[in-house]
Amino acid sequence: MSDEELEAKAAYFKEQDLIEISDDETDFPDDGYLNIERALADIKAMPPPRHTRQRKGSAKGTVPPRLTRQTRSFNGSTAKQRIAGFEAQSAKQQANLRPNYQRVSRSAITPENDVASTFRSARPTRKGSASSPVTPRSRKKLKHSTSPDTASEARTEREVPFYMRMGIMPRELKNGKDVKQADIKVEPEHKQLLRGKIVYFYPNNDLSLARRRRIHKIIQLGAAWVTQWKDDVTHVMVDDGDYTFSQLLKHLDKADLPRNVVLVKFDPYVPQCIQFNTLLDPSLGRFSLKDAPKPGPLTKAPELPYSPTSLVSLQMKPSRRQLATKSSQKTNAEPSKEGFAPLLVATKNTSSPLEVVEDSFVMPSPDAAEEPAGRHSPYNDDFLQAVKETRAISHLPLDEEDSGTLDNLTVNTIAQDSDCETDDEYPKPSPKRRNKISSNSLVSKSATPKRLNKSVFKCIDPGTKSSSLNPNTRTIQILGEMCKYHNQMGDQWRTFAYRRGIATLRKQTHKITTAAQAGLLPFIGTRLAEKIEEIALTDHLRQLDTTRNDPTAKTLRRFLGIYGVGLTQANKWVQAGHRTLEDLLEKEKLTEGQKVGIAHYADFAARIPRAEVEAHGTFVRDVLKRIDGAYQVTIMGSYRRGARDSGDIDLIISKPGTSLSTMRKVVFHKLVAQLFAQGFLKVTLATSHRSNDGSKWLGASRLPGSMIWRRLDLLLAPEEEMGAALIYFTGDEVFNRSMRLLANKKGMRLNQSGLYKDVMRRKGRETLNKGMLLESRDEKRIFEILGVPWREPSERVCSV
DNA sequence: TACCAGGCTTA
DNA sequence: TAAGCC
DNA sequence: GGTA
Ligand SMILES: O=c1ccn([C@H]2C[C@H](O)[C@@H](COP(=O)(O)OP(=O)(O)OP(=O)(O)O)O2)c(=O)[nH]1
Ligand SMILES: [Mg+2]
Repeated sequence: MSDEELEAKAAYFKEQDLIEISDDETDFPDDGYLNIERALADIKAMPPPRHTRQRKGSAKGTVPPRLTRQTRSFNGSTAKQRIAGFEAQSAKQQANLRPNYQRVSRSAITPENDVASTFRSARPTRKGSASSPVTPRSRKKLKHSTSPDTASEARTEREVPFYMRMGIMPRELKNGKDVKQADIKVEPEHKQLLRGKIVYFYPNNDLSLARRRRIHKIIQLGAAWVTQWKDDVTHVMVDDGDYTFSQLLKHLDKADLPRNVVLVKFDPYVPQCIQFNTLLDPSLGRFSLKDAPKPGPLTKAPELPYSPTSLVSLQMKPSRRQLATKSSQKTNAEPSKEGFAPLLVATKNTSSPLEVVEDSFVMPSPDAAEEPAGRHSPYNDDFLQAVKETRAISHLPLDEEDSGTLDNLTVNTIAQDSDCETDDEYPKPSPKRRNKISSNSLVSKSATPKRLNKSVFKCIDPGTKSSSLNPNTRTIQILGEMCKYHNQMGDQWRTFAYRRGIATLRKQTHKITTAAQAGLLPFIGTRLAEKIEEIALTDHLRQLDTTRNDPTAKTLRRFLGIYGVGLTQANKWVQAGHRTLEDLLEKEKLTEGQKVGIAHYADFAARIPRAEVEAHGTFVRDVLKRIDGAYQVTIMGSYRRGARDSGDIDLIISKPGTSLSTMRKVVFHKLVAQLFAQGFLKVTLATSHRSNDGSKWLGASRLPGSMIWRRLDLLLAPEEEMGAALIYFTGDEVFNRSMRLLANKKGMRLNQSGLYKDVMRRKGRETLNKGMLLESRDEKRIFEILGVPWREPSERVCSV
């Protein structure tokens, strides 16, 4: 690429910075609705005959767990990965509002759940001027007492919709033609975040598709759109980009904006409101225009004095908070990377069963996903396109025919990734021997069509270049940060996608500089491709820069660090104005776990040196042996992967030839009691109280002489399930998910107790049939059956 | 438009 | 059942 | 966010 071209591109990005309003829209939250994943956790319960418990909103039954997600918003960060989706967030609250019996219709652009209200009502006026103290409860009643969707719909039909009464109709989305009649689907009342609002857009037209969409969106949310200034305008929404307050005033020919008018950038304001299902405080910095003196009050707002300064303070909230913040334990457990363990890694590596089972899976040559031509002529789109097509045709289907549908990533993550991570927890990767056994024969029929696509397995080859040599290091690094950010945001799937994209980028041997080039790679779509190009050219990603300066981030992160606090709760608290742990103690009702989490915030956030992890393990082991010498205690988790420090202590406890229930008695009762008596155990955070099948104990422990409480996890594993338990408890999390996905694709199911076959899943979702046990005792065999080359624990570090 | 792991405890 | 956690 |  010539310098000129580079410059041009760079200039382009700069320009975009200013102008961009256009199709950043791809991000708009209404473009994706997620389904709750594990909404119904207990799969064990007998699978009901039919529709009783589908998890997706396929039909009747449960609430359609569908809600918006969004691209950017707060930042936050915790040591642990929180994959639990934010998706669930809203669906929940609605459950409280009313049981689910609404029908599930599906709209491409509107949230299905009437989630908003709880949030919405919970937040408004809190502070000083409690003008209209509508309690959440009362408001809830007010709004929902009668109203299934149908009610509001019916009414809408009878009456002229608000947006038509008070505003004008935007053009049709599609071709920009005038809309004839109310064909905009307005949300049910209870979901109308912008209900009754009158919005003025700037720029003041609906010419651009992007803006048109926004206008439609606010109408759907219950607002009306006007193009003529009126005194009853409540909101002015500005395109993102660098429109300034003064420009706006000039446009309006006004000296100032009425104090009661809310001025925000549509994005991120509206998307975030949707995300959190509530009207956010528009005065927050990220919603304001560059030179705006102050934003307006929210909604009907209490009469706060409206000087710019007061707004500022409103945003900062009481100073009290700041003080408190200071005193609060900071404890930013900078999670040190799981680092090189002093190769205590006992992996005695057995290695070597030379039974080199030659099998069809072992695809010799990596044929390396060589990036096609890429750099040859970066600008020849036709060429690139051709390459892509060629690939699509030849490379992929190769010999497959079905390919058993194993996807590259899975195999990659599981089988290969190691190289990049290996150094992470394991000093010296021992030369391992890979061998495997074809598993197909084990799974009956359909599920796994005989042979899996070889091309898929070629990716198994760990031949990837060392990460340091990768020419895309910078890109990977930045995307990695984005990935981390999304993960913290609880955006599970985006995180997933980033990981995949990054993984393929890692394998490239040449630098990827253009979007076209990047787009050819598997798991890199347009959006990632654009980001890659931007990074390559500017060495920065605007989105990340933006995202990083979010002031709310710290608080959110602080709250997320509390054991027992997830995104839903953290967001509520942040939004309620809490800033410190003390705030929470004073003002919020906490669960038992959360209380402990706050009381020992610093303790739990601190990393645990490997030696101490070992000491905890030893302590438990000693006490247990005294009870019954046949018990075995194995330290798992990051420790087993060789980490130099850990976030907690994970122990598997087992006794050969002993049933779970017996072990439970001994361990959960005798052992735990004794450990408590000795002052080693400090608290129980979670354990099975219900008789049947509990195998975990979660709590905290403290070594004699130490003051620091540590998170301790005990897992009981019957001897016959040790293999599966080892895999599970060794992790890491990403590795586990990959393994399980792989199993799934092969018609099997992998969990902490075994690998099963012939699993029936209902319409590609919930497990209907638990399947038949294939293997559970032998860790290695499980790998083999799955066709995954053995990986030492230290090689299972997959997180980015 | 569905899928992206699977399962358990708490409230 | 939602939320959180492993 | 990407893929089927
Ligand atoms: O969502 C999860 C979380 C954890 N695990 C498994 C893998 C993990 O290795 C093990 C122990 O969990 P823990 O949270 O202790 O993670 P870790 O790998 O031990 O890391 P850390 O050092 O933070 O404890 O449980 C999962 O399968 N899924
Ligand atoms: Mg651990």
